[in-house]
Amino acid sequence: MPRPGKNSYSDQKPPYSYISLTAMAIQNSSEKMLPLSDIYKFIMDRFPYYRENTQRWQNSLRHNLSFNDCFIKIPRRPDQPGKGSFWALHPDCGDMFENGSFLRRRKRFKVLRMEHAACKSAPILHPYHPHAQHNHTHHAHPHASKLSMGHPDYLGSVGRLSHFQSYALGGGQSGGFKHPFAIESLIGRDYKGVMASGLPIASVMHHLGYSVPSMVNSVWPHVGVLSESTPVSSEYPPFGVAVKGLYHHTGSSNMPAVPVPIKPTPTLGAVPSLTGLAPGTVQLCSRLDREATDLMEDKTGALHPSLLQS
DNA sequence: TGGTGTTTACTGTACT
DNA sequence: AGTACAGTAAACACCA
Repeated sequence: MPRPGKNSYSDQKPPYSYISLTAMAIQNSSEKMLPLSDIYKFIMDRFPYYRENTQRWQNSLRHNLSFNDCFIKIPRRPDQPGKGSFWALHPDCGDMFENGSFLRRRKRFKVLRMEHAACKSAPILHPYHPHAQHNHTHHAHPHASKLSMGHPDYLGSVGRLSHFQSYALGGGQSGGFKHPFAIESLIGRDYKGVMASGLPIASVMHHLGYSVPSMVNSVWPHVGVLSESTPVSSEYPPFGVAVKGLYHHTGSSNMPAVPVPIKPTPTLGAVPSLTGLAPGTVQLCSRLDREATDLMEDKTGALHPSLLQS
């Protein structure tokens, strides 16, 4: 992939996919979520290329938001009138980018949605699931990846957006973010501190109108606090991706992979509870926080100076 | 009515 | 060559 000159993004297409661009925009926001219009605005502000043909790329971007499970829709609070919902990054989407390339992901991030009745034999419990409190078993379905949302086999059998949805990971992303080329490598770097405070997921919770006690880490004690011993490389591949281990879990390594998509369902609504915060939720939001700063600081020399405007 | 969101279909490209 | 992903177009529904 050609590396554009440092000042070459003015009018040519940036070397980022729509997914990357959208993730940047979301992560650059203080609340880690943005309405569609603000995502448009972020992209147009920073990449002049996208100030033209808006119909085309905005349609593509909307397609990506809906199609890719790495983006989750967060409904507006009643006191925040406006068009459309907020969009945020899925807690466990941090593993999808190919090494050094933000034009192409390593793999598509998918969230498994299983019909409640169809997964009784191997329940994957969604924290908002009405029956979740009755069953504390969190087993990934052996065929979880095959049953991931959008997979023809799955669509053919149970359909999409059922009223009782459970979630599990497809793509073997359980347990956190082990890859240095994660999406947060694009937009975040040092997550310590932020993680300890439980932000910014707390801001999301606050946005939704819930009180956010400072107990996120006590609820999820295994949620990683960036280890001091985490190896950090000083090498950077093209496009400003820091080659380094981001962190590892300090607690149990066999925690269940139960992401917490906030994608609402018609019956369950989109009401997350604090206990519904999966480890990845805190991890991702926290880790993404600082990397946005990294991005804007252009420490790698790969980003256009216009990115510094934020 | 326009913006938003979902879905399907298709093409091009990169990877295995 | 087959597969997966990205990009684009388009149709349609919903809603402020």
